[in-house]
This record gives sequence, C-alpha cells and structure tokens, in this order.
Amino acid sequence: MPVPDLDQRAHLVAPGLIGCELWVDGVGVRIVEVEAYEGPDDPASHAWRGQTPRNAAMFGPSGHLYVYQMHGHFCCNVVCGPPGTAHGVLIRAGEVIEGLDAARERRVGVRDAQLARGPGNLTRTLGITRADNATPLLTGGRVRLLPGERTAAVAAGPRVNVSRAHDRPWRFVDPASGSVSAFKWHPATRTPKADPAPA
DNA sequence: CCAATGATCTGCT
DNA sequence: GCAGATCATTGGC
Repeated sequence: MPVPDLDQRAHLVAPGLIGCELWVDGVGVRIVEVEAYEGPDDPASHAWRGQTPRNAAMFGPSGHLYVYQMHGHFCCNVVCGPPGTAHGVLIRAGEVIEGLDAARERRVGVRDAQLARGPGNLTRTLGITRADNATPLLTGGRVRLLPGERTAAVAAGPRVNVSRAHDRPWRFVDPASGSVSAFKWHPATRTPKADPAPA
C-alpha cells in the first residue's frame, strides 16, 4: 500500500491511508481507521469556520501533521488536499507493529489490540504531542508516514462522534482488524430517522 | 473576562 | 451500554 497522493481531496486520500504505517521514535503502527475532514466544505471540520491559530497547520502544505488537543487528549491529522483547502485525515486507530515494549510502557494495563484504538490513545501510544503540530511527515522528521502492506479490504461508514454531516460516509476502516472502534452515533444526533419538526 | 463547545476516554452498572 | 470527567479553544459581552 503506497502512500497516496496527499494533494487529493481528503475523502480520496483517506481510504488509501488504511494499511500505511506511522512511525515515531522506533514505535510503528499500521493504520486501520481514519476519517476524512474537508475544510470549509465540511461542517464537522475544525476548519469549517475558517482559519484560527489552532487549526493553522491544516491550511498549510499537505503532507504535514495537524495535532490538536481536546478533552485532555491529543488527536492527529494528516494534512492533505490541494494547497490551501485545509483538508485533513484524522488517524483514529492503528495496530502496533514495532516498539511494542515502549508502547506498553506508555499504556499500562491495556491489551495489545487496543494500544492505539482511538485517536487519543493512538497519539499517547506513539508519543505524539502538540509539539509535533505542523511537522512534515514525508521528509524524515520525528514522525514519519510510510507505505505498508496492502489490506484485504477497506470498509466505509459514517464518522464517529461527529455532530454534523452524518450523511457523508467518510470513516474508513480495515474490517479485518481487531483494533477498530465500534460504530457509534454522536449522542446529540444518534437518531438516524429524521427527527420531526421539519416545518 | 466568562461561558459554551467539542473529531474523547475511562469507569461503573 | 451509559453517564461523567476534564481541558484547551472559541465566541460573545
């Protein structure tokens, strides 16, 4: 699975990232779950309302990392899309394939399969922090995005814990992996059926 | 300056 | 499976 062309739109890049590898300081994971966020066109994106100090990295060149902190956890995105479009792919989960000892040390009492299951857990396992925001992924820095083995299949579905734009199936997973989080609707919008009161 | 929001995680039932 | 904790960023007064 080669690293996809990161200048494409996020929802085209996202499925191509499944099976690729993310390495930080000797710890490597195989990406098994991602979500696409398409900047100002996407109500669920941090970039929807335009550029702010926090999301500035997403407006920068593709192939860089966008790290943000929320609820006391870090989440990381691969910046992609045509220049200036602020598209990004959130890395939601991965399987640790190298550096297991270091990974286990960072997450004591957690089963191997869920060391990097969930965005916040993944960054903690890899040791990614806000200091890695806007770091380049393709030029041999501390954080590197590398090609990996091709996966048997890639499944698409609605995004997790996003309160808007559920109709876009921009969550991509490797269905063969045990490190993928369960489908779950956002608490505020979990009712798939149209809630009443149209007019 | 203050209050609300949010791409989450963990623990308990 | 569900409710609560917890923290930085944002928008408004």
